[in-house]
Amino acid sequence: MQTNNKQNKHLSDLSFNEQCYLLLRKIPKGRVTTYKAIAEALGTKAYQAVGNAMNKNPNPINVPCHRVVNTDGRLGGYAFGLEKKMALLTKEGVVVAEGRIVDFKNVFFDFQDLSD
DNA sequence: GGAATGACATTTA
DNA sequence: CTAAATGCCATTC
Repeated sequence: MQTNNKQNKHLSDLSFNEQCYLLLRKIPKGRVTTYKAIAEALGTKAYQAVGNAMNKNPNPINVPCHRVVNTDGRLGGYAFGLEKKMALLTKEGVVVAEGRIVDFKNVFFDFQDLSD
């Protein structure tokens, strides 16, 4: 690859992390998804890679990265601070207790729901 | 081109 | 149920 070319943005060829952001934007308020769901939605198993993309968090304002949690229903982590993430989710209407989401399945947003 | 990292997931003890 | 170990994939140094 070129030594230094970070600005190489091919609109027709979105990077893995770019696609993750697109999916996050589809997530409605009060709903949460998992890293696994995103990875699977992209046709891969890069669960950790998805979280990695969030950690870079190039645009936390356009992407609700706080709506992404672990499959266990736990918050996982947050670049701005786990406390902030929990606060945001709570404000969105998601109930969080003991560090995990209550009725996780109820607030879980499945991307497959969009295909229909 | 290769090693190291990470906001994960799954299995086994 | 909790803890540890292993696997997996993409990005970054």
